[in-house]
Amino acid sequence: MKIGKLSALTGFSVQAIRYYEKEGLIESPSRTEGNFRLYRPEDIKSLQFVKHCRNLDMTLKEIKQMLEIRQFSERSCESINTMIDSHLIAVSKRIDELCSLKETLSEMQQSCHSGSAVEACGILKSLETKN
Amino acid sequence: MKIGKLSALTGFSVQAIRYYEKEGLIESPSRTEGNFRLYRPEDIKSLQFVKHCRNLDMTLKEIKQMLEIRQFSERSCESINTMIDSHLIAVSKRIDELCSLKETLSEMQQSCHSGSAVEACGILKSLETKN
DNA sequence: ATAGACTCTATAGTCGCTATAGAGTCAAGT
DNA sequence: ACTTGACTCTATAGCGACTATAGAGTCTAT
Repeated sequence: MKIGKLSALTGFSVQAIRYYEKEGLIESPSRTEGNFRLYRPEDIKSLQFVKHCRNLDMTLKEIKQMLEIRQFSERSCESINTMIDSHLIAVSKRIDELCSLKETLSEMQQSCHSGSAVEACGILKSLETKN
Repeated sequence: MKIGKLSALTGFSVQAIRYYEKEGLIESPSRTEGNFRLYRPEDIKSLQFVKHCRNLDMTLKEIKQMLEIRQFSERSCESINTMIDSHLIAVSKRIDELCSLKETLSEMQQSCHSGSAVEACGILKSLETKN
């Protein structure tokens, strides 16, 4: 199949697929006589692996590492475990940050009674001073 | 004062301050004979406003809008309210996303018993199939 | 023969900066 | 007067994960 179909089947844009190839996340496929990329059905699975990792907010670098580890099936998967662990920590940290952000925004929202002039706007006031 | 001092006082890097100037978030300051940027004490406040907004994860575009709205003090602050509202919604949405992510990652973590071979790794298995 | 749907490569843009190169400015010390 | 070192200047490239565009070529259907 050509890249357009693979794109439709995986949900990645055509350019994204080419980008993954360039970055070494997926193999360079064979080409037709006219130089079009020609994919095999297995390539759908490769991209789905990438998709699942992206859904977990992993960077392309992390994904590439995972793929490399997967190659050496005799090795222990401890390194994968470690990666997931640190990823989990990062996600948790980001959640905490966003939660306190949310709180601040909510408070600000309550300090502004829509319709008042900018001069009296509680939101602007709170942005001008330390919070 | 020169840019280095402003940087130290506000916590922004020198390059970041120059970048904000280029993007129109802060005014272009006057210059010394030797072409060095010369800031007034008020400029600290301008940057602190920007800092508070950045702490709320606002984009530079949003901040610029806020600053423009603030100029016209006779206008209602309804537009600011709207901005904060939609920002709050975006933050909440991101929190939800990250929370379900966290859950998935935790589950994956439990499916992998460190020490096992890659072939049997529960994490890799779950990444290969739909989850 | 041609239209249009697709593909190719290469390049620029996004955001919010950081890092670097290469040059100039300025104050203090010798 | 001269040098050192700390600072500043502009301009440019890089990050990450793509998207968008230009300009050219390929393939299929009519």
